[in-house]
Amino acid sequence: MEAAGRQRARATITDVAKRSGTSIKTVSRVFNDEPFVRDGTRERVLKAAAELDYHPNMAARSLVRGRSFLIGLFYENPSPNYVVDLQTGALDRLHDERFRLLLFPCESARAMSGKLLQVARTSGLEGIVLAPPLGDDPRTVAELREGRMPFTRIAPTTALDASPMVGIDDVAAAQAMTQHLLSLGHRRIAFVQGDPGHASTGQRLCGFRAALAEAGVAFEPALLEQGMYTFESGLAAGRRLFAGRMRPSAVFAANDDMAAGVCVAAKEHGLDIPGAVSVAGFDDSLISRVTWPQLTTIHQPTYDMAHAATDALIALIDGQAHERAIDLPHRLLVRGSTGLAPQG
Amino acid sequence: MEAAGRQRARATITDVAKRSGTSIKTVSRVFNDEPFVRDGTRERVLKAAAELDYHPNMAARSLVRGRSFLIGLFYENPSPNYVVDLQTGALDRLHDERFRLLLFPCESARAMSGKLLQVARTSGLEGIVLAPPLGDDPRTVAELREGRMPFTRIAPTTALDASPMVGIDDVAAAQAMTQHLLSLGHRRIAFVQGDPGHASTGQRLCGFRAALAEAGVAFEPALLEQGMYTFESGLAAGRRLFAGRMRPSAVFAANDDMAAGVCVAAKEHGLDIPGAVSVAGFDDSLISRVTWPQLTTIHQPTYDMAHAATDALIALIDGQAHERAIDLPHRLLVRGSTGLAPQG
DNA sequence: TTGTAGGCGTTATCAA
DNA sequence: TTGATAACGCCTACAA
Repeated sequence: MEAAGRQRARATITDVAKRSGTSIKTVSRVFNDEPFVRDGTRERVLKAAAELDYHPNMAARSLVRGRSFLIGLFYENPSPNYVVDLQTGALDRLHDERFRLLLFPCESARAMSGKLLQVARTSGLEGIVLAPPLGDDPRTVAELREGRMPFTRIAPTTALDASPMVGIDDVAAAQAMTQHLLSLGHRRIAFVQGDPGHASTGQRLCGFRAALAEAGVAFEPALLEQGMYTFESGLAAGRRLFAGRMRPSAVFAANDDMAAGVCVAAKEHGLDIPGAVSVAGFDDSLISRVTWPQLTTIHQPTYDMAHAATDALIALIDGQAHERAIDLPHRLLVRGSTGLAPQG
Repeated sequence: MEAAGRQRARATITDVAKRSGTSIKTVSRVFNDEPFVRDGTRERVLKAAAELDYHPNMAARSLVRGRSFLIGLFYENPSPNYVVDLQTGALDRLHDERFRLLLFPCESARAMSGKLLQVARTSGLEGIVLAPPLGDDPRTVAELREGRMPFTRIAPTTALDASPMVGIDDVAAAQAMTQHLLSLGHRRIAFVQGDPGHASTGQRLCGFRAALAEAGVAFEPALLEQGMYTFESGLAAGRRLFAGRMRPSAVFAANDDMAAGVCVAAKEHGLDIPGAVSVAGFDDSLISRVTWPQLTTIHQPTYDMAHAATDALIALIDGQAHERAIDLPHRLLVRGSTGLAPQG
């Protein structure tokens, strides 16, 4: 294929000034919505700019203002649905804003630990949104604080005053789900934990146990399975559970992807849902509507959390007042995958 | 919360020059891996830079080089799984590259038509990757060409020589899937189309019909359903199909999300899969492994396509040689959702 | 209400 | 092998 034709040089502010018979300062005023420009002048400038197809040069603007207008979204998450919600929330907040969003998918919080500030500096970021579990890495948090890099966190559970944060009450949410299962008569309830690297894993287990304790139901270690927040890990956990001697009448998986895996495992064992076994998830991601029956789950406002975290970050960068901690509501969604306990 | 503490000013190339007892040009040489720097000098510069925590200012660099090192990924896609594959492919190609990726999720190709170049200019993009269906909008393509904006396209079907492209043979893939269903004895096969705004919609239908014709099976308009590539639209289409008088023995949905919807509709009607009805999808996205049984589908190398498209774009920007069209292989994945036709 | 001069942090030129 | 100096395009003083 032929080499790319050279683009003709972009018009600069000087070109616009010449063509409109004004000075570059006036053009600058127009493009920055400054006052003190006569309407007629403004129009002439705009006309010239349009004719020249002029667009302000971001690099020059950044350089002179000493700002990059770049913010970074760091995440380490195996679930595409979650990730896209996150991105959309952040992007929507930026819409028609002066900031740009750069994505930083991370292999693991551990691998990133101690390097995040470096990466941010190299990219010239002005601020950072940390999605779980990155917001819980102590080294990352300390580093960003010391480096005076503005950042906000989504659903952190540690060093809560280190930065503005937005989250939901994972403990209460998991507790509510467990209460729902208990209210259906279930007593033998298995719990599939998420990735141990995520703080939500501990929080949700905590809520689960709290509800059991409250109901006077003993916690059964044999019904606690380790997952990784992925569909495959949920499938594996489900297989272990249904093959074990102590078969649960209900399984609460700490996210929807794992719950979907548990559902498949149940089908493999010929277990009807919810007739033979109830399955509950967490997140209300797309996947929860795809299984059959659809999953009873907790609606987690991922989009809103990302939106709010981005909002807080911009306020932080601008030195404006903002809330230190925002708690968003969750919601129990009862759908078809949970039902009365058998012989209950 | 207290206002953000002022960050101490970033070290500049001048600071590093002073501290290392050299000139800014020498520092520049070191940071650009230019030759003709004595090893000792290089080390002194690097040491000073490390002590000062110096990072080159991207804005200044961009300004003087007249380049932004920004490329944009434009997509309009309802499926998070697809989108994340796309992003990951592009991002991975950029890894340790000098380019940055900016995301542009679009409401619709139509809404974007005629504005895309404008957006690209405003953002200072050096090049663009167009994901389907944006690469098939004639106005967008014409505009980018006229504006001499480098771009590559993923799976375009029109103006194939307008830009480098990478795709799969959608027609052949759909044909292969249809042949698979025919070989199982199915004759009453329904087809759920995707969003009419996507060219793949027509391509896949074409492959479907070609296979029918080849097998001497008449195409039945009553078994053609309109979807939108979303789970919900597949669910609705499935409901219509299973409620109609002409119930299909197999349903081929043009993507996995819709196929998953068809599966749910089948379950609602008490239809066993694949005993009573076979369901096939397209994409091999995560969702195809979540349904029960798992979906027979076409593996589409979305990640690789995005990777290759980004690769070609960079070559294009750099004025290097590159392939004009890359065709990636697809693969038929037979899983549990398709089986022998009933009473076949 | 408008314009002039200076500098932001780099890289490129060209001389040393 | 190195370094002084001039851009790059824009914004912020400061004048007019």
